[in-house]
Amino acid sequence: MNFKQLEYFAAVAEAKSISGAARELDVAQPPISRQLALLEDELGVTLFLRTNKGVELTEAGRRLYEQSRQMFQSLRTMADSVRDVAAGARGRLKLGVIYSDVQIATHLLKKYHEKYPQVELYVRMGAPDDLLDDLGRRELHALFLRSQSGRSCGLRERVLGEDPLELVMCPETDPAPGRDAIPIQALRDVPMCLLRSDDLWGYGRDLLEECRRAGFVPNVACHCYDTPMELQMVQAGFGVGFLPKSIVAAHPGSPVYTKPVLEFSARSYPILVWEDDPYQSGCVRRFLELAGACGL
Amino acid sequence: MNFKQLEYFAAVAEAKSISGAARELDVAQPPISRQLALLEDELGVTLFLRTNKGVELTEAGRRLYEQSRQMFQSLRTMADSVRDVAAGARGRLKLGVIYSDVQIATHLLKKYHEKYPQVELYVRMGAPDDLLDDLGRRELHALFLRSQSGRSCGLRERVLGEDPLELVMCPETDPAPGRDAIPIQALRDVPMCLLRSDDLWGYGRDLLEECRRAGFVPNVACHCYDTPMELQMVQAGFGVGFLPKSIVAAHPGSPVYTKPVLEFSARSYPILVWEDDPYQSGCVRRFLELAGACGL
DNA sequence: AATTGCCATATAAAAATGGTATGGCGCTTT
DNA sequence: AAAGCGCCATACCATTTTTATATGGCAATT
Repeated sequence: MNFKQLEYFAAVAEAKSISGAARELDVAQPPISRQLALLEDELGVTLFLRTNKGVELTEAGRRLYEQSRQMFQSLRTMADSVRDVAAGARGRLKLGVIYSDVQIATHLLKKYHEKYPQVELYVRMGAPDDLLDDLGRRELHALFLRSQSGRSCGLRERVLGEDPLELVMCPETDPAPGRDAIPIQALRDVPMCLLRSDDLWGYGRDLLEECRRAGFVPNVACHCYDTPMELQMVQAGFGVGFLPKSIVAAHPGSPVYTKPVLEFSARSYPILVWEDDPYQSGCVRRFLELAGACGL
Repeated sequence: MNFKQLEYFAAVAEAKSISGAARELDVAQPPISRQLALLEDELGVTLFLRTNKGVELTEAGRRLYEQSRQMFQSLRTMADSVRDVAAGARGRLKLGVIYSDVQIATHLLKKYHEKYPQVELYVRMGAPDDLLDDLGRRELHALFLRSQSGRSCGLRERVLGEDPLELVMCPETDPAPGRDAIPIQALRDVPMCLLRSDDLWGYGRDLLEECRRAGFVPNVACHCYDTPMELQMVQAGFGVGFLPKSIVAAHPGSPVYTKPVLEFSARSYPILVWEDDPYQSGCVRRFLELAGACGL
């Protein structure tokens, strides 16, 4: 059995006539006659009753006709969906996001999903190192991280924006109430909650350096493994934090707020990171394109 | 696109190698290479990444593979179901049954359904003339009737059994209590509920004739249009009826019972009636075969 | 450097498919 | 009643498609 036979068969069924189907398909009558006979032979079933003025489906033929219509339908669907996958309009996109990038990631994904609604999105939040491991294992296609990475060897990245790093505090722990910016000297002896700086991702490393340069040993009250925890500690009054301004700005109801450090401006850069693979799947390519178009 | 290309494609996907698939399918390698290229051209999509030690599905190729498996599955299903329809193991069987034949019909259908469980059964009860009309309109395939028909011109029939016609009564209307059979003379003046005898289907016609031969005019208290109604009238004490013994026997809890008429034995013959069509659908043929094997 | 295994291409043989001519059959028309 | 018409089936040749053989390029291994 092959498509041509089924196609001929369906045309004959619709025209209720072999010669009629031949006219419809723009081929001669005998080929259709023959293919029909071959199909009947292969199935071992009579599909049409030949009358003097055309043909008529048997019960079995009716069944084949119904099924073959579904067949053609799913054939078209199949071809279309394969093209969609290749074009990146369908498929699976798996992304990793660090807490600091939630805003920018969701914003970008919203635009992406509006443009490619058929792509299934998988998103996972986690620590940068864990996400990078998954990226290496090809379990994620791209990551929303912050620049400063020392690990992006063999990886491609794209800067998506910039974000000033500022001190985070609540009214009780404000080292300089009433002032819009905080002089570095005001941080002497102030307890700080910072991301652990023994790896490469902590935002506070340069701030600590700056404090030492200013002549005092900073007081790190708490080392946090992740940003959400740091925010919670700051909110609980443990001390001041040092985080991208946008994270705090995104929580308008929260009692915490930020102020810049006078004489010290640091920035963190949200970046998109991915493997440099020339055979990247379509939806990943489209996503990276969109990120490129939306990037800074 | 055609089946061969899909088949080759699936084999390559499974072997992760063109030459491997060629060995598997027992064809040379170049044809597969070429059909694959044709398929990719038609879809406008790269389905495999060619490496130095085989090939690897792309995302789009993976999609096509998944879909093509379903495709092959439904293809097999389709062919099988068409053969089933032709063999009579699948399809639709529409039957008409008169009340008197309910027992024999259900019994036969039970056996049929055990043998051909995939056939959808449609059964309808009605008056003989209505059923015959539907048979003529091809809305029913066969009917369970009783012989005596004058209308079966052009129809084929098969006797399925025989059934003595007996008087039906309840204790209050018994014309000869204490006796096993009732002499015809005992029916003089006894009110009777009979199927209307102005058409050809009434069971009582010959009984009325016999009464007249015995020298009295029978007292027909009620003319019934159908058997269930006649039974109800008899049960309500309107008079005695005259019906196939098996109908009453099938209602063991009922107060009505039957007795034969002495010196007059009439029988009715359950028959199966159908159109004489050489292109009868498979399930009808199988059903008639089974009826033939089970018939008297 | 040679060998091996892979895929792609070119070409000739084989197979399948399509077109033309023709015949049988039943119905309608003259 | 015979001729004409439209239908499907068959026979046969032409064309197209598909296959097999031979060969080349390429990368990895020996």
